[in-house]
Amino acid sequence: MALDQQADETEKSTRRGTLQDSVADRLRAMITEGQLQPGQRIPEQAICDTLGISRTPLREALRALSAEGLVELEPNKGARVVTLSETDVDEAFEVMAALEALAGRLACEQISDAELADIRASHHEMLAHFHRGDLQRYFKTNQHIHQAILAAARNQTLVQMYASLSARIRLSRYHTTLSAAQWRQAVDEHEEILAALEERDGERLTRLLAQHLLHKKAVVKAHFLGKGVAGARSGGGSETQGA
Amino acid sequence: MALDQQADETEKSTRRGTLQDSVADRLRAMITEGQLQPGQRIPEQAICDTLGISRTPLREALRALSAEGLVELEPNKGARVVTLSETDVDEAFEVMAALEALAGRLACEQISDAELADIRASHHEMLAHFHRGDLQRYFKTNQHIHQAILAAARNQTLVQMYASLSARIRLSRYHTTLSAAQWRQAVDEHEEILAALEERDGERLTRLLAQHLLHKKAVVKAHFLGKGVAGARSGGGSETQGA
DNA sequence: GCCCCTTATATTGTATGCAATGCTCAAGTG
DNA sequence: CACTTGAGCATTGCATACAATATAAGGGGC
Repeated sequence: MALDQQADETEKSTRRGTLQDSVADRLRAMITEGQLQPGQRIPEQAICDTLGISRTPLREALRALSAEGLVELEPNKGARVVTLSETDVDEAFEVMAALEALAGRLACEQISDAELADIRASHHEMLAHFHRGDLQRYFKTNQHIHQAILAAARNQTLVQMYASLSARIRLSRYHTTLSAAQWRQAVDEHEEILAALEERDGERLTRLLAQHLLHKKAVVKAHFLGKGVAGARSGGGSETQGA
Repeated sequence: MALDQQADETEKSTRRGTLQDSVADRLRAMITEGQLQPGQRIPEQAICDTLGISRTPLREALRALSAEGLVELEPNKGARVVTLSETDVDEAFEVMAALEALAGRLACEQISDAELADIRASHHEMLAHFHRGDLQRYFKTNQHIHQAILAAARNQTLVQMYASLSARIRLSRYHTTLSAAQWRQAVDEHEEILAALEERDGERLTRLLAQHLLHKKAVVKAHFLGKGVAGARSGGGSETQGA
């Protein structure tokens, strides 16, 4: 069963060659998609059987994911998907806000007309999704815009750090609800963001992006608490997520 | 053969047990201390023989270091210590400045009197080292102060990110020269930083820390270019700060 | 009946062996 | 003489085997 799953990700999996990387990608996907839930243990042998590989590459992949902050590796107890505490989410958002603010400032200095045009286009696309109420596509386009701003900052290190944090947040799978008011506000903020970017007003954009992310944090946290996340750090809770 | 260096770090190396971690620590040290120079290849077998271990834990350690950005892992060519381009250093410093600025703002909101007292004490200690011309201790105390500010921000994620970048920078081994004027300026800046912190003036501290780090960048880069690093990635960007 | 200790099992950590890929160098051909 | 091409060697990638540790269960003592 499920031995021929490399069909869909042929690019990433086979091109890179190194198996461990493809396994890492695979696990990343499984985690962010929710196939592996936060707090869940990752028994090596079981995963190996599933993927049809040996333990060696899996273990190396796990170590990489650990460094990325997606899994926790306890010495003789094995790996488990990281469970984000409320504090963790707060922290991550605070840092992300700072990073995105920096990105905004740099982008204002460096962005090309072509890039700006692309962002403008994406913005209107996003508006369309908003008016149609297509949440999923909205999120996707939204993410594209933010990525574009990051890219325009011409700082690979920044992009990398942001991506890492973003992935960590994403594993809480927040992309679900969004009240009409919240959505509306997010769109308004994006309107301002675009304006600031077009005027190359770095200071204003910095402020807007930081604020935008703080609002996003509020939304995520609300959803988060509603779902009942393992509260504090220790938390004994095996969270039988029946759903 | 310098095999007994674990004297000072006995805790981390042996207590944790898991060998891979101790190997990772070991390699980290070897890299930051300059025993393994940037660009140098890391042949697995040789290192294994040196450390008296097998390839498996070494490989897992290498994968971890790769995720931290200290080594580069090319598919069938093995590992080598990362060589920072001028661009890389610029990027890292830009991000670090943003992170430290954030830390300053948060620290102003959260720092305890005890922590502030510690920083104040360290500050004067640092001044003493400055007046004695003890560069090494100066750097160490300096670093302690910045760490303390980071810690006072109450954001583990932030600390972690900063540490990662800091390690990456450190591998260029910049702790060497520092002109009298540069040193004097750094001390002056620290004086202001402490003042802002004592007044819990987050906005000012943010500005000061960002500026402080930009100056540090200038120093590092100067030393860097003097030593002849692997050429820049892209064309030379216009210099931002002259000091 | 409850608790502690012992033992058995499962899982992780480490070592070794084999296969595959890249590199070096030398020989042959234009 | 320069260039290509092939074989041999070295190194990495993956799989398997063994050792150590944690977890769980069962029996004995109190």
